[in-house]
Amino acid sequence: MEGMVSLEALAEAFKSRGIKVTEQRKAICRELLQAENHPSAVQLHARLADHHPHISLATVYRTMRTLCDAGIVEEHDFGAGCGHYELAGGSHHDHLIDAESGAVVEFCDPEIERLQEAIAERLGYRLIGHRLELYGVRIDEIS
Amino acid sequence: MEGMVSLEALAEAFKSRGIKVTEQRKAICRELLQAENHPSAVQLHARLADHHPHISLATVYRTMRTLCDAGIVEEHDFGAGCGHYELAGGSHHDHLIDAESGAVVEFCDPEIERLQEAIAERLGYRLIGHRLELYGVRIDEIS
DNA sequence: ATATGTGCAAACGATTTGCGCCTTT
DNA sequence: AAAGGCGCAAATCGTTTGCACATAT
Repeated sequence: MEGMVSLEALAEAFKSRGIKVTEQRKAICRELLQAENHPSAVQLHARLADHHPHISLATVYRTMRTLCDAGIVEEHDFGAGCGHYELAGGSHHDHLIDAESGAVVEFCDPEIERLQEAIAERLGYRLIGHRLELYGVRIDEIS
Repeated sequence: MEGMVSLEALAEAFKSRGIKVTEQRKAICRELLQAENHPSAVQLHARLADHHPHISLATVYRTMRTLCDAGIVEEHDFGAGCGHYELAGGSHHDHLIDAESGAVVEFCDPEIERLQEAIAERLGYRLIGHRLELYGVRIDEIS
């Protein structure tokens, strides 16, 4: 269901936008591709450390910035004080954050999307973006 | 329609929670009461400078933290890199941010609130909070 | 060859904190 | 008098940037 599942596809996206395909960028993308969650720059840098101890944190930040600008990566905040990244190109979705574990669940609800546009219009605006985060606690099925 | 419109009411809220009523806190609250928007700590500190040049930025930050913890103030992010504050106690609402001017419009839509709870429940969570921000551009009525 | 990217360390902006003094309770 | 708050400067944290060298095109 995701748009870019391979390094090759990403490399193509890079070239088509004049972004050089370097070793560090490939390594960072590999990490993003296999990430189960939405890592921060620091987390990314730490995970990279195993196989690529020479990649600097500055490069991770610069790459995230470059790829966000190119629309290849999306940045989220989650109120954790630092940015969290994920490969874009997947289908649009919002996030529900488990208030206890910090786990992030993705979801998409067409009705809520429609409502948002309606609300913006009612206020005299054309919607160009939005941020929706739900914070919740698991309903213990066995309690 | 707001819950706390007077300094006196705020002072009472302070006392009931064991928060001392100091000059600086009163000055900060006065500023929040008459603010038309959601000021950041730095903005608040700047506005305070006229009549209270001795109030330090650290005190503004400490006060915001204390009052947020006490539920008297709410903090918002808006992706501007720094926190923005407003007195709580008013009715719940979300924000639409004018992407061009940065102006913030408050709104509340019961239907969207209901939908959020339904979505959380569907995912196995009980909703304890949320953040909804719409970003839009004004629809020029004369275009 | 040229433009771009990278590592390092220093710079940054927002926010927090240690400490000695001051004010509310 | 005791507890808590304040101002100041220094510290911290996430992120950015200047510079000299390295690499992709």
